[in-house]
Amino acid sequence: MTERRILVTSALPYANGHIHIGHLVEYIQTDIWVRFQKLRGHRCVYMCADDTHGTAIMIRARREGRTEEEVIADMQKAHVADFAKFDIEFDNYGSTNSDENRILCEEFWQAVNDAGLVTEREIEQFYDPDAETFLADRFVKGTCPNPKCGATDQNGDACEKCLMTYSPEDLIDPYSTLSGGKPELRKAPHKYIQLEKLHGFLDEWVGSGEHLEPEVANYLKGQFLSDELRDWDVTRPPKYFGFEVPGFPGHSWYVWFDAPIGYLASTRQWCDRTGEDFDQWWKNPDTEIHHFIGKDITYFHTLFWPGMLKTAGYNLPDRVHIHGFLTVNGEKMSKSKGTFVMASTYANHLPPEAIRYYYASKLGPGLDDLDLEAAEFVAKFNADLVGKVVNLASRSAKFVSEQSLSESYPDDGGLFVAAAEKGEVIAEAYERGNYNGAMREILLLANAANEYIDRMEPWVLRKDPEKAEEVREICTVALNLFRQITLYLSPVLPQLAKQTGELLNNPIERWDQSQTPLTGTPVSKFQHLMKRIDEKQVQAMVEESKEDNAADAAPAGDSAEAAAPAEPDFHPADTWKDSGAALEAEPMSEECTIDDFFKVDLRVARIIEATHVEGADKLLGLTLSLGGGETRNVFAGIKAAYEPEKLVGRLVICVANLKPRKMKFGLSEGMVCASGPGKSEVFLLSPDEGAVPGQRVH
RNA sequence: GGGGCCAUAGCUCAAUCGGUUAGAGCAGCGAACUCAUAAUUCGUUGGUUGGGGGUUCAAGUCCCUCUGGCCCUACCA
Repeated sequence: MTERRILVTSALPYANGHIHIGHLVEYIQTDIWVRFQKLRGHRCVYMCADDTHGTAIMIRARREGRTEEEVIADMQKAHVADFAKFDIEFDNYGSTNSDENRILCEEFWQAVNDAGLVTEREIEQFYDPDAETFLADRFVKGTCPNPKCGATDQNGDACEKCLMTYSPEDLIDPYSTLSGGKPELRKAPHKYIQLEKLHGFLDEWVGSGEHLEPEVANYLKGQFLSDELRDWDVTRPPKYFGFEVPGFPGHSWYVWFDAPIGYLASTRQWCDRTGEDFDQWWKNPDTEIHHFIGKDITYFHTLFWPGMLKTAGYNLPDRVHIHGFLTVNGEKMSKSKGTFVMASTYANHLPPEAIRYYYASKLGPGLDDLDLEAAEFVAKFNADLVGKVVNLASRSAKFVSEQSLSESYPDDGGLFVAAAEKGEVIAEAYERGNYNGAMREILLLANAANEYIDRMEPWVLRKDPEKAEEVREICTVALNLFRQITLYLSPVLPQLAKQTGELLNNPIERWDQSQTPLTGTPVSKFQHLMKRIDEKQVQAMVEESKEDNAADAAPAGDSAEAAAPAEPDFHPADTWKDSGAALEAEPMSEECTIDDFFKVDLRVARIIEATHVEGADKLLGLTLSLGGGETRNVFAGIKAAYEPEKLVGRLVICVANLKPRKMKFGLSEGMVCASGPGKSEVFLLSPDEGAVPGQRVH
């Protein structure tokens, strides 16, 4: 195998927020790939950095009364600490707000200017005089200009109510979300990169079939390359937290200009620290560049970024690995449901191995979204890793504990050799990002190993002192198969690999160790390698996330405001602003399917008789007609709220197929639908004019 | 409005270039075992591959169409 030189990056996390479990999909995915390449003996480095520039950071710093530098320094510390908790190991973790990055930005800028790609235009945009900054569309809100709509608090680009699109300048009574003040229109010059001039190159790069999954290439061809590429606005007028553009005083590069250059800047930092040659990594065609990103930033990494690299004379990405989003229980992560889980919150409750393995077992090469489901998460970890893999050591190591493995590898019926041969299939799956396939293959090996132990029954042989050597041989096989499996899993589970190395007194360092059995080494005293997890831990994590998010929801930085109860967030069209008390008193049930709903047969019914029930405090006896002579006798707990005589003749909604229930006063054959907390506060449902008894409610 | 992707067992996913009877795991059911963290092993139930049409000797796979879902865009990129 020839040694490859590979430089890998993950997208740079933004310095305005903490790492959450959605981010982790990407960093874990990348870390696994990097560990895999290193294990294979390739020269591979993993570069990342914090993305620090932009309006959001500037505003936050002001709000907190600190400098931007203080804000981003704190956040970087937090990010680095979070990643470490999950065994995500960077070769260098830098910052886009570094000298290295500024120098490289200037170099790229020179290159795009020299190539004649830069043009300048003046544009008119809203400006917030209080915040002293221009406002991107998302920082302007106002009243929808559609005369038929007029919804308030709409975003600068489109109305959520009537779906009309417009420019921020069209809004009636616009206001800045930064200061709340009224913005004014101002003109400012912007520099643009004419990407269209690189159209031919990009067609070729995207179309080559080597750098992108076909579905991504199709998307780019359909969405962008089929048309003229628009100029890219890469500078921002003051004030903006970023690097000043040479020859353009006061103006900064847009955050998306300097962010990807941060990949190089981080590499530069690493080279300066380690004495590596920067050009060997970024200007050597033999070096492979691999970017891992989420599908939301595809555009930047597949059109703009290759264009920049090409123009500046650097290596182009060999592959852009694009993943989907994380959903939790099939939905977007939700703060109110507690499924928006910060990495640090996760780490308070659950082991990093669990989420590393879970993501690995779900990730494929494509950009499908990945769903995290509590029960499946717990089951996979316990069943696959504890039950199948770790169990191999657990059921064999103690028989040879503090002895050593056999001096020569015994006959195992070809198991070790078969698993060694599987190594290439597994490696190929890792290489392609098909971790899900790799995990499946590895688990099959664990299955075979468990079968072997079952078949050999060392616990039976052990009772016969004369068969001690045989037991030792069986355990030598079992532990070798176990070691082989943990080696294959080691990119995903570095801790387990390390523990296995300690158990067998031979560290796992190279992939090819999977090809040769280990013999003669001492076996350490066995100790638990992994602890089972419980769904309760997941629930506790969700609860803590709810609390975190409730705390976050209060305005930060001002303790007086923070103490006040949070304002409910009403829909713009909601002029009634009803209290949330009822919903809070009786929270929403879990989701049901349409089939679940159809089990309940709701019908319009007419009350044809209503009587007091002798001896009942709360009940009225109702006779309901479904029409055509079909009737139901129903006892309803509505006596405190309704007088029987006033009910006769009116239409209600009843559950017509409810299993009849025997009561003290007779048989109740259904129920009538009503809302309210009870007692006198009961409100019967009735259909609108025109409904007739017997109609089903859909 | 324009564009991309997806739909396979109750759930999560496989199925090479179009090629035998569409396979695993989990869950379910039935056994065995008792070394192991209530772990393991064996057997078994479960499918009109979202609907319809077409191409082909052959379609989960290719083409058309409908339905449902996700995402990107909508004259910012």
